[in-house]
Amino acid sequence: MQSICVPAGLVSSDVELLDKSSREPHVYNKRTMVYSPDQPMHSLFAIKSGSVKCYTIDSEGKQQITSFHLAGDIIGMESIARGAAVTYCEALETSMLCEIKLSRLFAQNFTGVDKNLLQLLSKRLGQRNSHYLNVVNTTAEQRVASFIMAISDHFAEHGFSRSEFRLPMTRTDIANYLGLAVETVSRIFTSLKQQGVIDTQQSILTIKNTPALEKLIA
Amino acid sequence: MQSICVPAGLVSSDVELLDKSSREPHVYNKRTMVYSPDQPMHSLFAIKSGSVKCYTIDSEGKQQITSFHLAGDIIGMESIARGAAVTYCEALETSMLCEIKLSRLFAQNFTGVDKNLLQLLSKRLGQRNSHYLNVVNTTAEQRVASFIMAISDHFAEHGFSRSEFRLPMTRTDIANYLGLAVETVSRIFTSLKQQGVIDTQQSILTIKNTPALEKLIA
DNA sequence: CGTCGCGTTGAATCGCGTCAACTTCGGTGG
DNA sequence: CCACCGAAGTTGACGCGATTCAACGCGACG
Repeated sequence: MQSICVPAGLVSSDVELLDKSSREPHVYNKRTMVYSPDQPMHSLFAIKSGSVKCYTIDSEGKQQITSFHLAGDIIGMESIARGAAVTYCEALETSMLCEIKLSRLFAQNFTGVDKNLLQLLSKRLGQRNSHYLNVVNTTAEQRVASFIMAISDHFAEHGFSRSEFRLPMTRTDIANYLGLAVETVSRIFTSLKQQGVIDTQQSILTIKNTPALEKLIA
Repeated sequence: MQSICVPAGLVSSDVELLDKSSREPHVYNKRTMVYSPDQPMHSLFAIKSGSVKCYTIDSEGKQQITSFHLAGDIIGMESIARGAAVTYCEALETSMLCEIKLSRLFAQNFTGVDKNLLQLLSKRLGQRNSHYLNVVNTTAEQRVASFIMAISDHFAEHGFSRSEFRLPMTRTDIANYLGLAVETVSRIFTSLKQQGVIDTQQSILTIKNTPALEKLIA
């Protein structure tokens, strides 16, 4: 094991800089929490030894693990965008982690765009996690409902209608993306139509009952 | 629509900087490729209008979509780490995209650590995609095999044995992570043991036939 | 020695994929 | 402008893989 908090992925020339940014390693016993959702986070953590699991808890209290991390990994990157943790992260065994203060990592000459690029990457990482959560351990109906909501949210964020828009992709593409068969996606669209939750005219999709749609996801 | 290539997620104060980094928008017709795997990439792309799908092609020639992107999104971030594209990315409809040169985004005072942080985030993004690909549209056996290989690779990268190591997480955790039932994971471990591919003694796992394991994933 | 968490194994069920037939849509050329 | 053709979407019947439910073995620990 290396004596300083140098994670994989950083070359030796950066050791010094990073080392200045990191504190002394801290010991986490098995089943102790490194961080929890919504907790303000201005650090990353380098795993010097041991291992952790990161997970979310859904509305029914069920845990869903999003990632495992072993010695050498750096965790907490998806928190950069929010400034707060998005998952639980707990030690699987007795582990040593080094806190890496982001404030020290960010040089003072760090420009606005550079910071934003990091924000974007961090945000994207969070979205990827969400999409993963949407596909693992969910029914076909939940996946489709989640997908519709995600598209709806995107359009809303960009000033378009949240409830009526054109789906630019084919059913085949949607199915492929969600890990389902085309036939299943088609069946669910018709089922949602029959339930009065949505309506479709070719590629135009209308959300007719948003609460019902949200209820399907929860 | 906005007249310049400003994606969502960047505040107005950064518009100027980003604008300098981006070229004139370029039109991509439906079904035309924005970029392909292994193609050298030193740019991101901002979607000004339209939409794209990003996907990989597996060894059997089957497409697997990893993401959709609509107007306002920035694509190509997972390529930063490799310097080359990792997916195909094609227009779903007639779309306008702006190329954003990374060299212009990176200020000259961009420090080594800052760059490495981006590399890390980009790499993590790629890993998340891989994990997603491993879970979507794969059998339980493939997921478990992939998981074992991923852990094996990690230990190898960190100077430990590639073929014998301790799994720090429980079967329950593995199952949860892979979107399977514990019983299924257990059954697959015993099946792999009977096939002589692996061996287990409590949490110690030994890979006895690496080619066979790799074959399961392909 | 008893308990509890974890792992394994068996049997039954069910959700979703597969296969196949049919309809609708969009593009193209006569 | 309409006929045609292929791609995309829909619907039904059937089978399989993975989950669910249940029972049992095993090691860790008080």
